[in-house]
Order: sequence, then structure tokens, then C-alpha cells
Amino acid sequence: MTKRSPSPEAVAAWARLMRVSRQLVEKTEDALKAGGLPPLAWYDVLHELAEAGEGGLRPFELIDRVLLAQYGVSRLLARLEAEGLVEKLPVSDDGRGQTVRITPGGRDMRRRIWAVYGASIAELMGDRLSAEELKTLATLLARLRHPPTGN
Amino acid sequence: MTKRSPSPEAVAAWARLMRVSRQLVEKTEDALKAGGLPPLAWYDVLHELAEAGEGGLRPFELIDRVLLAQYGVSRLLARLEAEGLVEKLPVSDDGRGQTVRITPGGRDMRRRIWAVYGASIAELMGDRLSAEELKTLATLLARLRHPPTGN
DNA sequence: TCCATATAGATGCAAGTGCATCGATATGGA
DNA sequence: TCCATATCGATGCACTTGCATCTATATGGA
Repeated sequence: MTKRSPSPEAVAAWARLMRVSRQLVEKTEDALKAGGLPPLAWYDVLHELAEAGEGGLRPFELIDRVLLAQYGVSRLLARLEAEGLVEKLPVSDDGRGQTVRITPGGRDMRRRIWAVYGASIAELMGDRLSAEELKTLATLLARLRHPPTGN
Repeated sequence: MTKRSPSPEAVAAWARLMRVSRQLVEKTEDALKAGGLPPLAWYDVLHELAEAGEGGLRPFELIDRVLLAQYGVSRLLARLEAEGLVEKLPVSDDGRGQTVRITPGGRDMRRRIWAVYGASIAELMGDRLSAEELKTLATLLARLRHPPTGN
């Protein structure tokens, strides 16, 4: 099988995507640090758990949602639990598993992170592109998803 | 100062951008690993040094180009040197500094990485969006750069 | 029932990263 | 000239991540 070459347009778009996404993450992480808040990954997990409600989520369900490896989820949950932001409950019908639920403290932390995170998004994206442009951008990016029919 | 809230469009575009960029990086890093090749960051540095030619670059010049912290560049260069992919030369007019130059082995490695990297870009971007769409995407992303007048 | 295999989640170890700081040289002003 | 300050690059230490593997439980077929 022969290796293919990307078009100049594909390379240019790739380069922009790599560079800009890293810049935006860095800016946002810096803002969180400046506010004495934990990294973005904590927000992602707390957000998913808040959405999930009282039923909580199984760790393996978090893996694809937050795009973290299995051991990454395991260790992140251990840290969140140590901070009292989530609690782990045994699950009755599967002795191997557990259910992870957000605590009131976790909801509060999620809110505090969002105050900074949301402001960062507003500044870095909302101020720079119109609503129409943002929709176009999201649509184009959606076409790059993996798997193509997924999220 | 009051914290602002991002528009739904900004949040949606942000979420897509974060998720897709991470998926693309992950896919590409996986392809490199599968080929027994080093991470993307190595390519970035080798690419910049190849572009710079025989004159090479000072480490501090690499910092902004590859979006790495000072200590990140320092240690990455040490690894590249240990692999014989770059060489460090003293610079006559500044006793603190050095010039880093790519070696033939480094150029070869760059080529080998590109065979996989380029194919990955072609598959992940070129196959999914038209040239027009790629241009639109790159243009929109460029508006998110930091600093706004920069790269 | 028993056992081979699969799945959920945790973890030891090596490698990478962030932070703070260091040593060395440069620079500019008194 | 001298010294305070700035810049270049490296590094010790703590923490995080990746990889491989482990333990424990579940499942399905003979």
C-alpha cells in the first residue's frame, strides 16, 4: 500500500487546527491556574456527572465521553474522590463495577470552574467570530469527527 | 469585573474544536506509534530545523514556533541530540547560547515521519472536506489565533 | 458444574511535564 | 570599571501519563 500525500489545503487547515487548538487550551488552562482552579479535565468529568444526575455513571462510560484512557479515568476519579467532589458507590448487579456520582461539593466546583471556563470561551471564541461563523466552524469540524458517525 | 457567559454557538464550536482536535492528534500519534516512529513534537522541531537550513536555529527561536515551554524545548533537543538527529553548535557571539542544526539522520527521520503523518492528514482532513471547505476552515481558525495578529 | 475467556477497574514502573531555580554569560547605567 | 539586572539554557523535584499487567468478577460453552 502506497502512502498518500495531503493537499496543500489539507496541510494548511491541519496546521491551523493544531496550533489554534493548543493555544486556546493553553490560554484557558492558564486562566484556571490563575484562579487557583483545577485543570479542564476535571471540568469535563464533573460536567458529565452533573448531566448524568443522581444515577451517576460507570467509569467505563466516562472513557469515551471525556476522551481519556481507562487508567486516566481511574486516576482522575481517585483524585476527584479524594477532594470530595465525587463519590463511588458499589453497583449491585456487577461486583466488578462501581457507580460514580457527583457530590454537592463537586457541583459547586463545577460552577466555579465554569465561571472562568465560560468567560474564556466567550473571550476566545465568542468575541472573534459571529454566530453564523461559529455555526459554520462547528459544522466543518463535525465532518472531521471519528468515527464519522459519532461524536 | 463581572464574568461573561459564552453564547450557545460559541460553546458548541468550542466543544467540537476541543474534541475533534484531540481525536485527530490521537489518531495520528497512534499511527506514528504503530510505525515505530517518535511523537509529533519531534516532527515539529525537525521540520522547523529543516526549514531553517544550515544556519540552524537558536533554542529560544523554537519556543514560539513549536509552542513548547522553554524546558520542553531544552529536553526535547537533548533527546534529539542523543538520537543523532540534531547537533548543537556553540555560537561565537553569545557564550550563553547555541545553534541547533538538523543532521542528515534528522532529515531522514523527518521524511520517515512525514510518510505517516502526511498520509494521516490526507485521510483525516483531505478525504473529509473539499479544498474550498478546508480553506474556509483555515480562515475561520486563523481568526482565533493568539495573538490576533500572529501565528 | 467447570473452566476458558472477557470485562471492570486499579496499579507498579518508566517516561514525560510543570514549576521553580540554577549557573553562566550579556548588557546597560552609574 | 563595576555592579545590578536580564537573558539563555539546563535541571532537581514533584506530579502526571503511558504501558503493561494485575486482581476480581462475569459470562458462555462443553
